[in-house]
This record gives sequence, structure tokens and C-alpha cells, in this order.
Amino acid sequence: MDMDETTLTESYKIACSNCNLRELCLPMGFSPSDLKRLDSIVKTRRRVKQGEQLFSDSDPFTSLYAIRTGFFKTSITADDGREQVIGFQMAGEIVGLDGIMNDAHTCNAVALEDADVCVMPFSNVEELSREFPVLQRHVHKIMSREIVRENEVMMLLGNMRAEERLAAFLLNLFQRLHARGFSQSEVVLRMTREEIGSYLGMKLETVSRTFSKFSDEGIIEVKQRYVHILNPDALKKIFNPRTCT
Amino acid sequence: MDMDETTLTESYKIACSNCNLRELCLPMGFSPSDLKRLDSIVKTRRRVKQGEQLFSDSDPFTSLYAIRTGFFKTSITADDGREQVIGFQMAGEIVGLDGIMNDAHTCNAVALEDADVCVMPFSNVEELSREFPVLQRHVHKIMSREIVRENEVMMLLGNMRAEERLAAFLLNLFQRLHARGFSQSEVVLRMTREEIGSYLGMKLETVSRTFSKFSDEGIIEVKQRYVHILNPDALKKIFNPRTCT
DNA sequence: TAACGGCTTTGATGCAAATCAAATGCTTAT
DNA sequence: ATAAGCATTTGATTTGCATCAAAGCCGTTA
Repeated sequence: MDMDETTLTESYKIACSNCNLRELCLPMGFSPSDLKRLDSIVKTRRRVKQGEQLFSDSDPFTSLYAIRTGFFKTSITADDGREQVIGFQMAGEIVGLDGIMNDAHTCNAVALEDADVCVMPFSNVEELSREFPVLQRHVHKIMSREIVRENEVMMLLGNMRAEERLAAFLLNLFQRLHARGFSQSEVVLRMTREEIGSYLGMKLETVSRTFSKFSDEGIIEVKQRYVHILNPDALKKIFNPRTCT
Repeated sequence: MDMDETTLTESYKIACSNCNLRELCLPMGFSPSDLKRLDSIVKTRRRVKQGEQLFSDSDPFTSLYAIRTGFFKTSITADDGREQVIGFQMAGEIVGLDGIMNDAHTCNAVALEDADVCVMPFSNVEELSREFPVLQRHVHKIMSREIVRENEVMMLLGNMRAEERLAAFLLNLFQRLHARGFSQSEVVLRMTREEIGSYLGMKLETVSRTFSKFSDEGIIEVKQRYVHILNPDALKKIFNPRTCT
């Protein structure tokens, strides 16, 4: 545990009851008194600096983590060293679900920018789930959503060409950023070309070339990590020609 | 609902308490009286003939299904009609988890051979989960296992070559069959080359060629759907050269 | 038993993305 | 400010798999 204990002062302790990410991270419709009770789901907060691991493969599993601020990648590593990025996570999203199965994590979570997470001991989650059916349902939905997301990634990796993959990636990223109040057309990416490529099953050169191609076609403006979507409809058309005119 | 109600006689009603798949499908360590109570998790059984759908994309979600006998594929279909097989499921495995998120299924489940499933209304699952922490934990583990499985498929699709994918597929299939008491070296496949290819992100011709290559090398014997593993270590070596001698 | 349709195998060719290679841009540390 | 060290871009070439094509196999049905 390399976290700085001095950051965990009483004032730093969190309260779900007045967290502005509540609607992303918790079920709605709790009474104020139930919300107070629900605060106990989070034990502490933990800061993770850019480049540091929140957890890694084979770490014992104790807690789920709700991201308050920051940006993570999760990845698995084959025995021969090949890395597969399995997701990018941002504020309001939950990481650590992979660990439940064997009481040990099966992937690595690395902060791509300084981050701040709520540590939710899984025993607390389960205990409160038994008490509050609406929380129970919420936890189930979060896990189901992750399964459905991965199904969609399998479609990308199994069936789509490089341009379709990158278009889908950008649309998904911007949709999630926009839901969090960020611009729906501009971003400075937190991940490298290589990490995007790993997630999308292509090499970093192909990612770069595809960015350049979109740029040449006037669909996006790119300069290193900065990306500006000029023509979202064109991206949608590349991703899915059928549902567009 | 196209099931044959006449098959749902009282004698046909199921009892988890004496199901021989119990250890695959339910948590262990229940007292006999609790097991009786647990029987209520299953409402009915349902037969699904080869080629029929257990559920399909956008069907309302009500239940999880525990496979008693038979073999399923699950798949999603893109708007342009491309199919992606996302899994093959056999006795003792649970399908339908994708539906929890939106109260609607997001994939299709088709029987590849005549099948018989236990219908578990999800409200029953949640209710009993609140009552029995060990069942709650089991449900969480099942969902987590599915997430971890899909992570591994992402590694296959994103990083591996055709031979590695097929080797991994065969090793996984035989390991699961063996755990169910079938031969660990011989099988008659229930799925087509095209379905294997869809799952593994390759074309049916490539699947066929790779089977032939393994056969030429003496690693397996193949004749249409029949597959006999002659040299499992060679397969392991192809899948993961590092952990083998 | 013959013929039809779906699945599988195998061969020839083409192409999208990987690989190899080099230059440029940006960030950090001295 | 300058150098060092990554990340990114772009070009040239290779390659693994897809595509196109045709023949063989097997179960089904009339």
C-alpha cells in the first residue's frame, strides 16, 4: 500500500450523499436517511498518481473502486508479455469486478492521469445489497453492463476494419465524456497510440495512419494527443453505414 | 412462448436439491433444508430444439437460464447483419446475464443441439440472494467469471494469430467437456466452421485450413465435425510457447 | 437410389494491416 | 538552452489472412 495516509483526514472522508457523481455511480431514489446509511459503502478514498497501479494482476481482491476523478486503463498480460488493453475508465465508472471470481484480480489498473477513487470493500457492497434491493439491482446492472460492453468490443475486434474500430472508439469516448459535462467535440487524449492500438487490436502505426486519414478527409482535426471532431456524422457513417443516410 | 406446456408436468418440475449439475450451477455447502428452499429459484424447465432460440436480442429480460443438457451459441448482430459469436455454452453454465442491464436481452442464444434449461426468474434469484449470502456471492462470481472470460477472448482477438486462436479454443473446449465427464481427447463438434470462425475472428476457410495444418502436423485428427486431440502439449505450446518446454 | 442443399476442404489470387525504418515533435532533466 | 528520451508521423516493403472459386463430403428427402 503506497498511498499517503496523511491524505485520509476526516475531512477527506467521503459522503456518497453529497457526491456530484452520485447519479453515475449509485442508484437513484434513495431517501436521505437511506443515503446516509449508504455512505458506509465507501471505506476510504485513495489517490493514484499518473502511471501508478490501483491494483494489479494476482493482487488479492478486497474492494471495488469507484472513480471520482482521473482516468484509468485496465489490461491483461499474456505469459509471453503481450499486453491487451481491455478498457479505459473515467469518473463515475467502477473497476475491480474481475477480482470477484477468484478473490484475486486478473487484470491491471493503471492511472493515465492523477486519480482519486472511492474504495468500496466488497463485503460492504454485498452486505448493503442484501439490505437495499435497489442497490442490489444496481450492482447487478453494473456487472451486466460490463458484460455487454465487452460483447461489443468482441464485435469490433472480430468483425470490423481499422477505420471502423477507430471511429467506434472515438464515438464511444466522446459520448462518455459528454455525459460527464466535457466537450463533445474536443479532447486531449490520456492514452498513447500504442494503448489505443492494443485496445482495438491494431498496431500503433495503423492507429496513427487512420487518425491521419480521418484528418485528411476533414472528419477530425488531430495534433498529437489533441483531437477535435469536425464531422461526427461521418464517423457514425464509417462505424455503421446502415443506420445513417 | 413456444414451449410445449405438456412437457411441464409435475414430475418434470425440477429440484436443484437432487440435480447432478448442482456443483457446477449452485454454490456448495447448503444444508438439506436450505437446499429445499433453494429449489424455488427455478420456476420451470424449458426444452429448446436444435436450431431454436432460447431468447433473442431485444426480447424482454425476465430470467436467467441454467443449461441442464444441450449446447448453445450466443451471438450479437450488427445493424449491417454481421454476426459475432460471443460464446458457446454447455451443461451447468448460465446464459442471459446480458439482459440485466436494460431489462432486455442484447444477444441471441440458439441451441446447437436439443437442450433443456432451468428457467430462473431473476426476481427469484435476487430475492434468494438477499436471504442466502452464499448464493449472493455465487451469483457475483458467475458474473465476474463471464467478465474474465471475455477479457481472455479480447486477448485472443486482439493479439493472437490464427493458429494460437484455434489452439486456445480447442484447449478451452476440451477442458470444459472433460470437467463434465466427457472424453478429454475426442469430440464431435456441435458448431460449424463458420461459427468457430466468427467466435475467433477469422473466416471459415482459415478455420478449416488451420485444422488441416494441425492434422498434417499430427497434433490432431479431424474428419468433418469429429476432432481427436493426439498431442495436447503441442497445442499448449502453440497457444503459449512460454509456459511449455 | 438419386439428387439436392448445406458444410467442408483445398487452391489461386488480392489486399489490409503488420513490419521495418527513419525523421520529426514534444517533454523533461541537467 | 540543450540534450536525451519517448511518442508520433510517414514511407517502403512484407505477410497473414481474406476473398474468390471449385470440387468433395454427408445427411436428407422424394
